[in-house]
Amino acid sequence: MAATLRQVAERAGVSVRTVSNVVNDFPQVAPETRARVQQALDELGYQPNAVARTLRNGRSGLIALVLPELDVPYFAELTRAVIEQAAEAGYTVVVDQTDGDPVRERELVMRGNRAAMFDGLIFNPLALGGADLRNRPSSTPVVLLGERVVEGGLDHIMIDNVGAAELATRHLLGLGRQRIAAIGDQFDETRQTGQLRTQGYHAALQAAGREVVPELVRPTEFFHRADGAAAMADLLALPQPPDAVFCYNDLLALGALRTILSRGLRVPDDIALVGFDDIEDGRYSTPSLTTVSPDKTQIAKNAVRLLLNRLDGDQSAPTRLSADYTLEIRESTTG
Amino acid sequence: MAATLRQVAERAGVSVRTVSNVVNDFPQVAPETRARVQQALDELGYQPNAVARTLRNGRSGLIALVLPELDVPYFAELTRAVIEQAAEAGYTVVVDQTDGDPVRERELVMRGNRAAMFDGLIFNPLALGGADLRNRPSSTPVVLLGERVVEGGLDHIMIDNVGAAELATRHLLGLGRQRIAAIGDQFDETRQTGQLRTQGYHAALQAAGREVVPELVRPTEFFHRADGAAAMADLLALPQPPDAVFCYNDLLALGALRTILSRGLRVPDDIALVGFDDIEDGRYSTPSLTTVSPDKTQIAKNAVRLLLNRLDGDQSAPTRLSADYTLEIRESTTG
DNA sequence: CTGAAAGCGCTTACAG
DNA sequence: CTGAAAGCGCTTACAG
Repeated sequence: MAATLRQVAERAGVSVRTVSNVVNDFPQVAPETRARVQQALDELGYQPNAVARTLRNGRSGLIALVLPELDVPYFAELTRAVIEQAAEAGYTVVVDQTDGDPVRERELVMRGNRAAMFDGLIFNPLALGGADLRNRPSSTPVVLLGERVVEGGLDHIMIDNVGAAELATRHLLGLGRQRIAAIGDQFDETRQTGQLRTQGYHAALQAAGREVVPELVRPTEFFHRADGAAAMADLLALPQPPDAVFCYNDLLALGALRTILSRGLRVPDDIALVGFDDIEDGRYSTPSLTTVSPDKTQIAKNAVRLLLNRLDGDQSAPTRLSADYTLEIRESTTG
Repeated sequence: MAATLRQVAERAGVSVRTVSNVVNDFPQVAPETRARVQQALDELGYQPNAVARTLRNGRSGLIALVLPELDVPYFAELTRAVIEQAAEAGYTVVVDQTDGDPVRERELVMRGNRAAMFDGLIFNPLALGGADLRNRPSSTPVVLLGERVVEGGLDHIMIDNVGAAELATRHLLGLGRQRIAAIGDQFDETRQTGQLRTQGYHAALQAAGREVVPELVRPTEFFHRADGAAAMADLLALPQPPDAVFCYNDLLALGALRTILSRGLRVPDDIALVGFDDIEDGRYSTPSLTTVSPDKTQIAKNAVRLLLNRLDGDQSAPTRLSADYTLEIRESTTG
């Protein structure tokens, strides 16, 4: 077990060069030599040492996917797509979770290729911004995901949050809803998503000649079910509760849904609900969730493609791509 | 950027040995030397090469978590727990997903430490069995998760599926339900979970003097929401539909719930529902889901502890641990 | 306290 | 077609 090339070479009575040739299936090996080497290989159960190979070749075949939270379904579903795309190109994806902790983000991303053993990184930052990223000491290629970083000088895949939020809000307006609330606003500079979606929400209301009612826009710390449930409870406690809510992700919407139904109210009859992300949960809730559906496969495909280009030495200017999205209309707005 | 120890040494006018001493914070370095080296380090933006270190030290500080499906919430939640436990011990977890594909499982697990760069593996197999695992060519420590492998000669953490299923079924019996169905039976040898839970279901019925009605036990290919929804539709099409269903995981239960509610039936009034796994989704569904809750933190803690022991050279006989579980009683059985 | 050197296991230009 | 040797970047026993 754990034999080295050298040990195999000694056993077969050849040089390591020849063993290496056999292991790597190079053609220029005499048949009898090959057979002899192969036998030694089998007898010793030789397995090449990936670390030594990586040191020598400068490539590990590993790319890292660094995400805030793996147990948020959107990220879990995106991860699946990235793993599939990378596998097609012969790369293995390793995933790591930062919880948006700046220390962990920095640790995983800033130290770069010499500190870690990854050929490249696909990174969805929460805490780290453009300034941090621009003076990264490392030269490992990085592709950014998400809206956190506006100007990092790196390849970047995002979605048009303003436009998508506008679309969602317009859908609710089109249903004739009068008091449309929003759940998921954020002020923190490190959480751009909420702000951008609020912009879109405002834009849609204004385009329809509606006033923005400040108390209908509820901030949340996170985008989890519990936050949505709590924010919805606040909305229901208002003198004039909303008749529709745009939640900035599906988890918030599922939390809000739970609160609404537990009060005996009906969706969409009393309150219509729109989410964002199109996670599987929302397709099986009752009612199923109308939601903005970003094309996750496209995001994964582009992230991997951009990264592999960089690994192949592409020196062109950083690309910024906007992913496609659609509005999936389901029962939570149409009954 | 990407300076080597040697380049730093040249710049500082010392040997690599001394630079290494400074980088690794060894005490026996003269203050002026240290300052000079530190300056060179800073000027060149030195970052140690993790691959070279690993080759030299024989340790990467990486452990791999190999799971069937990352976008199954139970695994996503378990992953979070493993990452947290490993981080406490200074290890970084990298996660990979096999989809239960024997080829991928073999690739990731069988080739072992010389093929990959991980110090150890935590592995939840679906396809690979004890026979495969016993003659692994590699000596990388592995801790197994799940019920697939009964005898692999490796450390193993599982839960008492029969007992847990019995507990769930007994709960439904205790509610006075007369026709208790089960969703998630499996015949495939590589999918033990379903079989074991069916055993527990049978045991509980028999202990209560009830007959097992074969058509009430529905097999499913996977444990996804769609499978649960379809199986439930079949159950509702029976001449005598069930008044309770034990689903072998929460995803199946959520799928079943969707089907039940979409027919205008009520849970638990018409049909009571129990799941398994205690994923967050089930706490926010309406009704919330009664479920068997395995102690995921304990599983993660034990898995990491066992693995680290092996990394520290522990040669004792393989351990088998049963994780704790409880029945979380919620609205889907109590209204 | 510091240097010169070996070696982790591999790949590959250079000879022959 | 095959061998002897250098080198990827690091750590560390051995000297001094």
